[in-house]
Amino acid sequence: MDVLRAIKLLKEEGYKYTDKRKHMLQLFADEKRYLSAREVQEFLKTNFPGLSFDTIYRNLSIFVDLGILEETELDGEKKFRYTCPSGKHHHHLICLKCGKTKEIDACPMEKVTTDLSEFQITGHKFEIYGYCSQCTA
Amino acid sequence: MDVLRAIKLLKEEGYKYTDKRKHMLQLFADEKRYLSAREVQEFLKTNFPGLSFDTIYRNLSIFVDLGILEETELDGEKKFRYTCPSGKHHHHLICLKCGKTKEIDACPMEKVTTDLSEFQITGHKFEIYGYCSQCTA
DNA sequence: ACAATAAATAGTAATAATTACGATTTATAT
DNA sequence: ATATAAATCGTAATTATTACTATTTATTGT
Repeated sequence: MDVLRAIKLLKEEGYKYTDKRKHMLQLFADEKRYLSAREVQEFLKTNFPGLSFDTIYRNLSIFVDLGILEETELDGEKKFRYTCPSGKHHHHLICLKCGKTKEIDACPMEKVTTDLSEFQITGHKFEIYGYCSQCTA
Repeated sequence: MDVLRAIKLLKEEGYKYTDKRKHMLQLFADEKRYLSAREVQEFLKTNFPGLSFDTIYRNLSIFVDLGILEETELDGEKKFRYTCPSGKHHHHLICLKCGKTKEIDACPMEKVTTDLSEFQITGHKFEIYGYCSQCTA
């Protein structure tokens, strides 16, 4: 996923291409790590001092729907990052301080031998947590 | 973990054995599934109409510290369940509606081949989500 | 059993993340 | 350039969680 493709997706789905959306997309493309709504506000407040959370959350939600962003929840907070370029299903090793990630190759679902048939499965989550070298230094 | 052992642990660590704690422990022992703070309040409100969230959360936190309860976070909400009797490290298949669980045998950490050395690992989470037979019927 | 004491609790307020809403502004198509 | 529907702002509402103070209560030693 790159910014040009994200813009294309937005327009194809009938969403307007606004300055705020442009900057949000660029921010995630630049940072390539999990960010909270508050962090988005902080990054963009020099350009958009009055940027409201309504706008931030609505756009984050649209970006997730379009597959532009991936979402997770860390410590009770929603976090978002640019979808990894590989495109295929994957999981993450995540720095709890800065949101930096590393892709984990295998998906544990393939190895599960437990009988899951009693449940109608809708999804799963596998994340490894820690602190990256910058954040422990 | 059974209620008697939980009570023993509480006393050993210098906590008082109160009626509210007794009922909370019994509730989790009976239900054997993930419950939210609000659900705890609802279950106990006939016996304790004025039971405050301060009390509920403080006790939940103590129980987690003592290993009596396990904690997770689903959809932005903290959920708690009685620690599984097996005692060893495990993961869960979880019903998103009622909190019922099934233990998953394998831990995916054993199979990870990705190099994790760039991070100082502190933990991981593996959960499978779905709806149990009662909740889909 | 009784009194002393330190912890637990109720009632309520504060905090924090997220969602919602009416009025206004703006991107886009014509 | 204009019409129009979507996007945004400013702010309020909502929800889960945590915090605070006065009061109550479980425990301990006598």
